[in-house]
Amino acid sequence: MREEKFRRTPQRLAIMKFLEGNSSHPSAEEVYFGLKRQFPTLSLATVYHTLEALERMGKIVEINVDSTKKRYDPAVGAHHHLICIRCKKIIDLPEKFHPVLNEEERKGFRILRSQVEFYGLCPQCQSRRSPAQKN
Amino acid sequence: MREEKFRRTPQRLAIMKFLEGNSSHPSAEEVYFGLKRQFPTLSLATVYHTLEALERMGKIVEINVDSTKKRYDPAVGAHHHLICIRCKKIIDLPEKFHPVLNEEERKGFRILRSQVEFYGLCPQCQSRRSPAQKN
DNA sequence: GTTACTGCAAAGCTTTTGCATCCCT
DNA sequence: AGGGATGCAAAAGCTTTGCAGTAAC
Repeated sequence: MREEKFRRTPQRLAIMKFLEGNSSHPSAEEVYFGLKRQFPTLSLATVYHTLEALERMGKIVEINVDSTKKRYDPAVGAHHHLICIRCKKIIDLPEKFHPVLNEEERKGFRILRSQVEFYGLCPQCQSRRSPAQKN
Repeated sequence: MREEKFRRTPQRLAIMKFLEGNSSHPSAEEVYFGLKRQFPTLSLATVYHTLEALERMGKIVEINVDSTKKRYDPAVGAHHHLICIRCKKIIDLPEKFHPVLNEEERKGFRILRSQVEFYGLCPQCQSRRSPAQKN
């Protein structure tokens, strides 16, 4: 139950600033390349360590949508997602639905949060024959 | 738009039988070890190839919940999930909610399906101090 | 007889880890 | 001064791919 120590190093401040208000749901690699220019010594290992720490502190949440890589969302409040199954673009939707399970449906689980996900094709991917981007 | 050729080999029939009605949402490795005993020559590569083919044919769907590995669901119809954030157990819930987005909320997407996910702790993980299982 | 499938090994990616050095507090 | 953080390289997982042999159709 001990509080976590968290040093505000230049790298971490840069990562936090990069994520703040960022709605692109970036992966670790995207955070890394997004900061690499202004921060040439930054290492991917540090990005991974920092993302993990921020997640433990509840500042960001991991999103499981792209099975090839983890993505992170700085919006930790309840909201929903609109996901393109092709390019893996993720768009935030305001919390509009509040699904609830009754006692029986809960199967003994302690529910912590719920989320609605809409899967489909974004405008760009609807009018595109070419193979999906790697994103 | 050409039809996919699909040969019904013994390996594939075994994998399909293993998945049929299976609600454990297995990973490729779980399918592999689940059949390895009765099918000693089966290879993991074949399991991966077959799962990919079954997915292309719409017989199974990939579930993105466990960020460390892909998992598959033979229930392709609309339904929801109850997910333990600790042991990554996934329980199917009947389709009870039918969230819909209006024109404006759709942001130009063509919606194909939606899904509600409930995250929480399963009965076993509520009463357990030890670190989460690898599942 | 074709051609898709199998299985092995190797390669590819993302993520994690060991460790010496560094530097925030 | 002390302990957490950094960054490099190596390792670990999961998944994909190349290829020769095999078998379904």
